[in-house]
Amino acid sequence: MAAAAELEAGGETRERILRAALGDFSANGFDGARTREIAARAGVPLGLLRYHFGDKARLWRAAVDRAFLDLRGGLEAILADPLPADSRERLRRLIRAHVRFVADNPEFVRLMHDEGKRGGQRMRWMVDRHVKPLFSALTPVVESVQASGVLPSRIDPVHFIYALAGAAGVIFHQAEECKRVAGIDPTDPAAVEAHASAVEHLFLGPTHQENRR
Amino acid sequence: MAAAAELEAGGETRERILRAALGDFSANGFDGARTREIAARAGVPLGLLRYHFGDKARLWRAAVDRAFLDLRGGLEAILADPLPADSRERLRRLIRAHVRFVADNPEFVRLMHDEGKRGGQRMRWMVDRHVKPLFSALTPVVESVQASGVLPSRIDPVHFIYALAGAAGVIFHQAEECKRVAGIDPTDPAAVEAHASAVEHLFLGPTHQENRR
DNA sequence: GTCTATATTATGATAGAC
DNA sequence: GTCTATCATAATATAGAC
Repeated sequence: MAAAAELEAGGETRERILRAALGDFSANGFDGARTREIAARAGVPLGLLRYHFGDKARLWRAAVDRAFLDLRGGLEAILADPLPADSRERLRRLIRAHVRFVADNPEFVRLMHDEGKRGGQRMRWMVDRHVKPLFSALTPVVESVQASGVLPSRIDPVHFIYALAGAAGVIFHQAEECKRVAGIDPTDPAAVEAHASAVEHLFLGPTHQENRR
Repeated sequence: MAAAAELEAGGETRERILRAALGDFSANGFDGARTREIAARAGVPLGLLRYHFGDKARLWRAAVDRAFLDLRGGLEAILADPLPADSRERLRRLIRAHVRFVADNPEFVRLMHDEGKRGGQRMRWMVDRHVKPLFSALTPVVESVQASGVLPSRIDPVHFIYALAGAAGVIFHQAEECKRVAGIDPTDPAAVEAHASAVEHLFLGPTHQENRR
């Protein structure tokens, strides 16, 4: 049991550094993040980063591992859930769960956006290790909803999934901008639910007693 | 007439620097972008950047001005177009035009994403100068489609607009990632149209002879 | 395991010749 | 307007004491 938790090895200090790194990397990107700032946030001296993680790139990878661990925890429960026959309901739950996750973890979206636009080594590592498995798990869910006729089969699941990821995440990724542009805080719980409802409606159409209550 | 074109003043060299800056800032963010790299891309010595733009921040603002100038050129023509009574068709054209624009100008989306997540001075400048006017122009379009019943009035236009911006842009913003994850190049003309159709369908529902041809 | 001090690099800014 | 050479700074990486 102990050996499996490789992310947790090293205990408290390591974990604090990881949290600080996740915050700084997502806020400022890989280049913008400063190892000194990460050390300061974690309340440890700079030298400890090297001891625990080697160099900046390794620290980044460890932070990404942690972020995806958080994501998969929530989504896999839903994907594993049988929910026989009603693939639409399964996708509906995935959408709401995902909106809530990105609202609570905007760092996750920022990390992905920062690296996903680059063609470099870090992106490839992240995609092969984390994004591809996620994508492979999600595609059949979309396809089964298409097969049921709720979504048109003309739409390649790739377009659906990227449209969904964008629709769900950008408002939280851009939370600071949104506050200034529209005067609302998208991370406010009521706004999160409103956004989840909007995305759900847009991607799956009106549900139950939803229209004009 | 000449005085109005402040972006163009300075001629050829200035323009080349601006193009190079747009590419580097959008690819690497403000911090990640190197003035040396920008100068090299533009084929000019580093010193000229200072002569033409003063410092890095001013160069960034000039590049953002150029990006939004490109965007507004396309959108304003549609927004100004009368298209009496059929607000849905107007929004439909806006959506397609926007998808095509972000496909052709992924740098634009990247610039916005890089700064929109930050609370700093650059974001506020960009929002006040460029994003707010755009948002103000777009909101009534969405509202009129809601009034026509095509979109439910329960959805605050803010959520609709951010969902739309995300759904349209992320696949192009993350083009490199998409290639590796899904094996398709989203900037391929066929993929652009496919994505435009997907987004249009999701946000406005099935159109004309669209269902199961 | 923890922390301090230093080496090396490369970055933005700048001075000044042409 | 264009270009070269250089400064001052701040960053990562690292050596090594405790």
